Amino acid sequence: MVREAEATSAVWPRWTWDDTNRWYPALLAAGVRIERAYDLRLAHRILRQSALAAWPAPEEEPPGPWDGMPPASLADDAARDEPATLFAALGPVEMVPEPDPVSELQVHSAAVAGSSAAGRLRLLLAAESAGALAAVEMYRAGLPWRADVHDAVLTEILGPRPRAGERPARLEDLADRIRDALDAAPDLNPDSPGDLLKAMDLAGVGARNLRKWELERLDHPVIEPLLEYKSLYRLLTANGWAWLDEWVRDGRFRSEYVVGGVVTGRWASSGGGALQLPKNVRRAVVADPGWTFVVADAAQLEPRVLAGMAADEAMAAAGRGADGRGVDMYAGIVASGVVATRELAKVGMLGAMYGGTTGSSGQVLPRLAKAFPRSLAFVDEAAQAGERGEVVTTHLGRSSPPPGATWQEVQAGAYQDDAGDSDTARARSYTRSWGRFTRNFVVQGTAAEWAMCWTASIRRRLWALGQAPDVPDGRVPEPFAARAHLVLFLHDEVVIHTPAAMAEAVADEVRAAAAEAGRLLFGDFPVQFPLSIAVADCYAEAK
DNA sequence: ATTAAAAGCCAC
DNA sequence: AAACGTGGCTTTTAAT
Repeated sequence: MVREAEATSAVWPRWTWDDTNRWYPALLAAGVRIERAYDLRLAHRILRQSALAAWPAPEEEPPGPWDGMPPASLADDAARDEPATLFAALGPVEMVPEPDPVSELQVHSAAVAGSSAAGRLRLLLAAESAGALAAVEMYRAGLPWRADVHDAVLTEILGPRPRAGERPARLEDLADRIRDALDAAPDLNPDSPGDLLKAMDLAGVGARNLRKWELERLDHPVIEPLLEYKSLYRLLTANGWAWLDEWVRDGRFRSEYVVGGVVTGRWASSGGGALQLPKNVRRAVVADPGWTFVVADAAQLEPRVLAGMAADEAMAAAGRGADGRGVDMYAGIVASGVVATRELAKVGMLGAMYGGTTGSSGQVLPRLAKAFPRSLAFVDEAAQAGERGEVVTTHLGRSSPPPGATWQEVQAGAYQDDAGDSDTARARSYTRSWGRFTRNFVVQGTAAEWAMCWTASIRRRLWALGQAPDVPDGRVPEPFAARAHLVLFLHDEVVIHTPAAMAEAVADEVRAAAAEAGRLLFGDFPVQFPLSIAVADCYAEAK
């Protein structure tokens, strides 16, 4: 039925369901790809929280089955049924009504229709739902992963794979050098922070902790082998052979994306750490024979998004360049004489968006504030709202959570009659910290919205490109077997696995999608979103 | 014995 | 440049 409707409708249906993760995998497995969907679970979370939505008051609409509903797991079909069994075993629980999708959709429609920003909310909900489709599709396709290349990388850096419970040769050598430099016992275990710190103290190294940037400042023979050890140890434990065994099957790495999993609306991932693949293992990401990758990332996405939200003509112009095409925004800031170097422009803008006040970032802030008063005022207002305990909202309408109970208690504590200096200092610190959060929330959250619109547009355009005439290998599953498809999404970057002959066409669509996302969020406002795009058979070569 | 927290580093 | 935003994940160590 779904296949039929998708194939024959003049206008694509918007399939509405409780959870994309629950329904879409089976459709894909049957070779059916969906153009449009509406994910009630995701939409509920946005609307319930949004300051822009006309959501019913809590007394009319008490928390129900849609609140806190977790997404179905893509990895484990059986796990879906377990929570209910578990609750039953624990004894009587509060009765919650069964979720009714039809009445829930009606509540959503009213909440959007009654909003003064209905268009933006509709866009946000559509983009979030399209993101959910893309996330399930990426899980199905998987990220092409050459286990043999990964193993070669590990062997090159760590030495051959050791027997279980043993250190690789390179790590064992470094452990010996660390013990020598500290004049420590031969059984000192560098993996034990407590023992190591004690031995370092005895040797007079003078380290307060084992953080990399802390160690880098010290001058002692142990520092060099220790930093090297930590670096290799990290590779071994986070992305070593055990990771390979657990997460790579049949030439694909599959990690679940958790759409809206971050408070700002960014995606999170679950299993294998897809959003933190270190640079050195990206060599294992190799396209299938006859296929290649198109790797695209949005240049200086967050400051551009800020320029759009704040309607800051000057900042938008700094990212536009003389011929009207996008240029490096930090270079543009230097060219307009605001600061001396690109590095200063970058740390200054990051500081403005993250709430940094110290060092060179803090020093250039006044100059940026003078050159781009609208953008700087915009993030400052978001910070001040947060410090007052208020909620802030992204461009399309995702609102920040209100500060929690601890925050309230700490603030109240500072106003007690017997409040001491430490109470007020603590309250001030909490206040500032929440202000940094809301300051960043509006920018990071709106950047996530741009990225979802971009991704949604990309997946639609890739499908419209159709099938490649002949594709040599059969390792890509249906319905993508002969089609360009998304395989990785990293906040402001996408990787597309495509039949090699289509790569240029794909790159054009990805650029067009970025322009479309900019228009969807900011209309005619002249902020541009240039991409850096590379076509390469290996992800590591695409930078 | 199991769970939670802390420390640390990776990504954006 | 400095240690300021959002996370996931692994290991060690402390707590229950």
